[in-house]
Amino acid sequence: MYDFKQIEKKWRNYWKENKTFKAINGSDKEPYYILVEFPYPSGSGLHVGHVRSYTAQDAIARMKRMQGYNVLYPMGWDAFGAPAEQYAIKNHIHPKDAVRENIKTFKGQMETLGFSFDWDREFSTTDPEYYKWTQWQFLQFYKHNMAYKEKVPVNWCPTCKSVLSNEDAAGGVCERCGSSVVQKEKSQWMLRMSDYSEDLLTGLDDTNFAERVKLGQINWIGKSIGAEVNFKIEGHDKKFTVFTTRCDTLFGATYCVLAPEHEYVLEITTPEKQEEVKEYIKKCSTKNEMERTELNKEKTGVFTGAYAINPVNNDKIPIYISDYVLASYGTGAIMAVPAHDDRDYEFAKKYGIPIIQVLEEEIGKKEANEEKQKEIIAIIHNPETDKYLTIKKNDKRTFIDGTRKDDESALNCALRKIQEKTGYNDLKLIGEDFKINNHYYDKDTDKYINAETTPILFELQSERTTNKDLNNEEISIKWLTLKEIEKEIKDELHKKSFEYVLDPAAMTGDGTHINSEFLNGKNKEDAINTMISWLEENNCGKKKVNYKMRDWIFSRQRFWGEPIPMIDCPKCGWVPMNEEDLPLLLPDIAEYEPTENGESPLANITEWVNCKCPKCGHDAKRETDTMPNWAGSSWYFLRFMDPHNDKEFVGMDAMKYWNRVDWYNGGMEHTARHLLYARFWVQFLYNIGLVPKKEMIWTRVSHGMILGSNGEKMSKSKGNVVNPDDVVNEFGADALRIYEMFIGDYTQDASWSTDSLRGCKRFIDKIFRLKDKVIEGDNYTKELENLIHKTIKKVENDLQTMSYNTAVSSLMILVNNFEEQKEITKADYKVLLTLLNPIAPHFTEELNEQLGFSPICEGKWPTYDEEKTIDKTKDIAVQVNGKVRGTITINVDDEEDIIKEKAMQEDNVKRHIEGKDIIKVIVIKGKIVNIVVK
RNA sequence: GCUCAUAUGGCGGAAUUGGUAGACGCGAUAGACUCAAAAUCUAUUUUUCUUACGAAAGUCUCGGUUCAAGUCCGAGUAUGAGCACCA
Repeated sequence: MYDFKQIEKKWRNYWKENKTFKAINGSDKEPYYILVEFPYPSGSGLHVGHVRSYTAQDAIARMKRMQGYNVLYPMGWDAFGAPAEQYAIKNHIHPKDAVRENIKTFKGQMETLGFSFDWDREFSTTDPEYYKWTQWQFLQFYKHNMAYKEKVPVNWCPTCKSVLSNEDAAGGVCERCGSSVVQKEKSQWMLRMSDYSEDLLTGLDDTNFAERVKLGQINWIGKSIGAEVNFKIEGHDKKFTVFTTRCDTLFGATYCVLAPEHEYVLEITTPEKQEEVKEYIKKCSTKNEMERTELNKEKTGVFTGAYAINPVNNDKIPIYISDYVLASYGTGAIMAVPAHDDRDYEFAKKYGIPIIQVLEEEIGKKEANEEKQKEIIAIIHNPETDKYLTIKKNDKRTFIDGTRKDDESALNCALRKIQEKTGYNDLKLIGEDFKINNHYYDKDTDKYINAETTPILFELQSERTTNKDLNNEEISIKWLTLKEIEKEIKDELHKKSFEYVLDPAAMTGDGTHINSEFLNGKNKEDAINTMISWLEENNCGKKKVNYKMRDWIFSRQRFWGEPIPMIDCPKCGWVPMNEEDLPLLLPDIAEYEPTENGESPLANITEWVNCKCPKCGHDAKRETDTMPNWAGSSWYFLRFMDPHNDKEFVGMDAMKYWNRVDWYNGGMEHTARHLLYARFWVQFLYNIGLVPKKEMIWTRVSHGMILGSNGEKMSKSKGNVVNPDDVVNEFGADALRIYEMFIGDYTQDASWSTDSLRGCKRFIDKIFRLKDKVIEGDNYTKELENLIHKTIKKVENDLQTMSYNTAVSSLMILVNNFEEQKEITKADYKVLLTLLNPIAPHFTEELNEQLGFSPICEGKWPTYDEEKTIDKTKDIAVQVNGKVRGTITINVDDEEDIIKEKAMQEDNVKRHIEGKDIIKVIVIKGKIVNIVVK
């Protein structure tokens, strides 16, 4: 019927020859910048996942152009990185040659898919003309004291002799050789990203990122507001400081913990404990991160023999060391409040450290004149039957409860009450749990009660009882299973108590303070503020904000990255290269091996390493570390605005013209880190006056993955990889594009289905066949006019809201309606082709040309008339008591009375209301009628 | 463990502010065309009952709000992703 390969090739060439998609800096048209993440050109070629997001953004770009915007839709290559380096080492070629080949493949694939990139702006991060400016920007970081060198632990594979990224060392195992990864200290270049924590947080307000993207950023930054508290050490002059978000629980602190790496550890450890502590530290340092987390399923630690003084009550509390405290967060030391922190609770239980409750959960409503009482709730478990004892109280089922007499302990009260009610006396105490603060009204005494209630759990040892009649009406004992208790115990206090004793855990929620002197009676928030003021007044602490986000480790011990333009001079120390000497090129050799000691392969290339100090001229050595992959991608979107500038990294005029990236799309896996690095980079450039805005990216959305047909991630080993070239070959680029837009919700993962793809191909065939029905005519066919206007509106809206799948489906509906007609006009047909063009650009252009029109890509987007999208008549449902009993046809301007009348006349409706009282009739204009009868 | 997301026919998925659940596509079944197949066209396709008109149930489970709930509220379950002792 038609040769899609010929057609696609023809239009590909047309766009290329005419430079149809060239974006012009400074044009009068309104600028619109659409961006997709530039790919890493791997050896395996383009993935069908790339096709999804590139097509989606391409559709928007093409529509926006027709709507009169000057659209910038660029493409480039993020081509530094480990895989190319590995490949090159193995095959003794220069990575740039491997990369050049891969780029060629990728670009060819992109062209056959018909993406409307402005190829005149193409560049690779590995181009010296580009990485010159990445290096230049590093020097700006350095000059503004934002880059520094520091020793940090890195993942080290002893077999590959190479430093690994966290991703490559996932699970504590080297991804390449499978040997286990160890930690090694190395001096690394760092960027002071943590200085920007707050700015990166507040900057989100100036963006239009999707909520989940913002959330990813917020979580990564990990802001927490708390306090630092200073603890004196008994018998030492020194103090140590802890960070806590819960300084309100200070009265409940029963021990402190220092990280094994904390600087005071050995100093404060008592002589008899030295050996034990040293051994523990050694054990921790040899563990790699994986082992450490694995072992941490159970907490370990040792007592140092030293004691800290709790500043609020001068209590002596033991100091432990444990690797559950991280040296790298906060101050590397904590105060432990086992009653109100899960980790501390676990540790205290294991080592028998006291647990002091300082916060009570509240139940019920507080009243003004309350009488204070102490009460208990006794829960008895029968291990024989695995049931729990309940009694009847005011016609409801509860556990045994009771009020403590003066000086009576909770335990004695519970035993007394059990004896009174049931006569059981062979009981084993399992445990008391945290007290609950209960407010209620007592009918018998006409008083409001505030009861501090202690839940206690017993185990029944034998059925021995002094009570003869356990089943009498009054108490009505029942043993219930867990499930029955869930259903039958309604009282909140009893429910809570049961939860507490069943699964003893730290109480981490809000409540009322007890055992806390000046905090007693206050809630969490109030108490935190009071405590902070107290700490500040008494000079033993202060308010403090902490962030999880650390500084950016900017060094990589690799060959294939941007060389860091720094020189180590024996006289002057670290000296930056002169800017006019940039770029610092990578050496042009194809033979290099990683070094024995984990330095970059560059370290072996002496003629490259040796140089003169730019400051004093003395013999010096270059930095051999290179930059991380994230560096080049942190500013590439700016370079696209002015890609060939050899005077500046980007001209200010260009940035001011394009303003910002209007719409940035990428994978979910990059939404946290890449975006954070890029925003940090831009904010820094803004602060030194090099970019015009603090946030240069406006909207960021993330697409879902394309999974294999078995619902799993595509991978060679699983054999479920779909190669886009094969698909294009068999079905054509247009079919693939339509299919990937139709596959489902764009932000959601979707599984590949070749059957569904065939359906999309069939859709194209249908449109070709429609051409036989086309007759001359500049107006829409009367019967179709309404639907056409609606469809224009729908497609336009859907593309703007990323509802690509429903955009396609509405066009399918339009085609189905066209098919029902004997003939359609050229105008009808042309609007269909235009609306589908952004998604399937090749064949729509071809058919359009066959009608004798000028190219769609140079034309205008159709407009719709709001008036004409509104239906004159409408079928609406009539419900009786909420169930649909029939439909009626109404005119849109029908009054309520008329609609009501029509509804009542409907046959099936009549049947359902016959002989019944009509209570009311609800008429929602244009939507539904509901008749309520009795 | 924590955080987030998701849950709708045989399948992928639709469903504006709560207002006819299952659009559109796939698959399946039957029929037309054909020597035959493919392609195409027509019809049916949530389940159950009914010859039919129609009725009952139905959007993970339980409970609630409402004339009306896939949609809102509360409690849970399952799956997936990310973080992983962040004090």
